[in-house]
Amino acid sequence: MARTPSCDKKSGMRKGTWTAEEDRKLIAYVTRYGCWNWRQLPKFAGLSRCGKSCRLRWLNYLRPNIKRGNFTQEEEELIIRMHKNLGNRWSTIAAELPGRTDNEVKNYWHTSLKKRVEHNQITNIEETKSKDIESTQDRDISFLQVTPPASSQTLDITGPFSPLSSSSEFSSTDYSDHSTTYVDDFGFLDGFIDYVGEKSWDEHSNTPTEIVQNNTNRDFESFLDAYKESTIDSFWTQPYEADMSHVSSQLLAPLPMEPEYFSIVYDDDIWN
DNA sequence: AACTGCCTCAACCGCGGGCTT
DNA sequence: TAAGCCCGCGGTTGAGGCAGT
Repeated sequence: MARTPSCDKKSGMRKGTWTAEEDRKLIAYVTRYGCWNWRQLPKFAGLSRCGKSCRLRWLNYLRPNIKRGNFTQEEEELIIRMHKNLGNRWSTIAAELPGRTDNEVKNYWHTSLKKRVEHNQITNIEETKSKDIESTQDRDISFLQVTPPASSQTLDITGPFSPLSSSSEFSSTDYSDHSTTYVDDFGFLDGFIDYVGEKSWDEHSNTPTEIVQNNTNRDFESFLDAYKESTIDSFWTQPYEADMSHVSSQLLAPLPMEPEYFSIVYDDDIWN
């Protein structure tokens, strides 16, 4: 499934499957500093990857609130409906599916939904043909029959702008189920917490150090919730402190610029 | 057990658009 | 206006999984 790790000899950049160690580094850096510049990020995060690769890995796999696992029927219907109206605009479609990435939606379309839709279309054409034949045969009495609704499709292919099925209606679908699996295979997060743990955080501000230590459950969601709560008003708006002595040099390289010259992108949606 | 072929999906690639200089 | 940089998007690839023979 994953590609064999390889290395671009020209640039010295690693390619292929990401290792747990690389994931840890990327998570640690992005949660701490945000993605202020994907191109520069790998250099400071200690990663031998191109910025594009880091961005992709973060957005499609490591970012909080990624919803993994099977697509629900509602999600499937929404994808089909939106694809019918928008075509291959995967990022737009994915935007209507909380926790889903464009890559995931695209893959799911190509591997599953596309075939199903094509099969449905063929079935519908055949059904229409057979109905035409029947109606031709019964033409002499057709004027006496009540015409049933034309739609015999299983799936409701209503436009997204239809008042009956606006995208906002789907947005209001209850995705707050906390049993949702966000990121499976996150066993390494414990390692991540240990890794960035006690001495990695600023002890003078209300930072994740205390949260991690107090968080006995150590699950990703509660970590992020606590993290958000404690950092939303302080950390992300707080000027970067030059004292990096408590931070593992392996984990974070000193930032090359003054804090006012880089802006941390804080996407509130990530936490909701 | 060994082989084959299809399926899945993480990751790569190239392009276009927006922004800055 | 042109050039360069960066980001985001959509198309494509290919290794590993898995079912069938």
